[in-house]
Amino acid sequence: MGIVRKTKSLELVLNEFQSLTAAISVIDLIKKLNSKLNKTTIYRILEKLEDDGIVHSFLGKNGIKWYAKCRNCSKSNHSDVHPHFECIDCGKIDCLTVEVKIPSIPNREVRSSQILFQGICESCFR
Amino acid sequence: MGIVRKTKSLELVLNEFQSLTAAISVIDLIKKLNSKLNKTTIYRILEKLEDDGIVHSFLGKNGIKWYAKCRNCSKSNHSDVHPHFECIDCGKIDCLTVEVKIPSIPNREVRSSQILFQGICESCFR
DNA sequence: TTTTTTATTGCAACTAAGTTGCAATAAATT
DNA sequence: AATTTATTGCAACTTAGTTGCAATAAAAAA
Repeated sequence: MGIVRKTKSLELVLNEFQSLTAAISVIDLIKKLNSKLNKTTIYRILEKLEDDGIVHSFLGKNGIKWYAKCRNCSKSNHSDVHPHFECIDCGKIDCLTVEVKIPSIPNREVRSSQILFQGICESCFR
Repeated sequence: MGIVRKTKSLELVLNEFQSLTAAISVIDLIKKLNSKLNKTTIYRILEKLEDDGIVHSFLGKNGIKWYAKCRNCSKSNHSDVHPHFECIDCGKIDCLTVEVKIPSIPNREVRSSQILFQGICESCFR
């Protein structure tokens, strides 16, 4: 249903994303805001922010939920269908700007995709 | 650690895969074998079969675990890094044989990938 | 074949992520 | 300032998957 009221809680969550370049797992977000917000509240705010095209979500390799800022999305058009990169060393996940060409598959219609690469990130590379 | 003993339970699980062309979620497998096997046993057998390169696992869109037969894997070489296709209509997931070209990413080393497409499958297409 | 060894199984209890219902609170509107 | 109603916190729940342990059953040894 998207954001309706500007609350203190909303601001706290938005602040976290402000200071973030990579994605963050809900688990980590809950840990960070633990003293200030209830986890239920955090889940609900994230859902609304996603509805509004402000953040997008995806699953890390072990199936837990991650969120990252959207770049060019809106309520009507969630265009963030880029791949994500999970570092097997430090655990960080970030959004990739590279395009992955989706092959056309006979007799099937692809509507969306989840693409997650695992490997060694820039910081852990050297 | 892989399969060591040929047990009745193992046979039951293998039989399920025999009669399967698509992937199956652990949840469904547990439901099917419910009267004959404990869920813990099922999880443990699947883990061993994966170690041996007989099946491979991946996560469906909602983060639950799926398994499918391997085509050309062994203990040492799990080469099943193909994409999977999840039908948003009937829920079925199967393995795709198409190749997805993984783009090279500067300063990062891609070691593996999870690729899941969602859309309409052959059976639901018409 | 019987005995011994040890991998496997079932069970119950647990963990961890995420969800739900509801009363209390606090934005926004009148 | 009063009213409306979205939001919050809490506790309790759900669901997928895991763990420890005693009982069972393959396989190996005698």
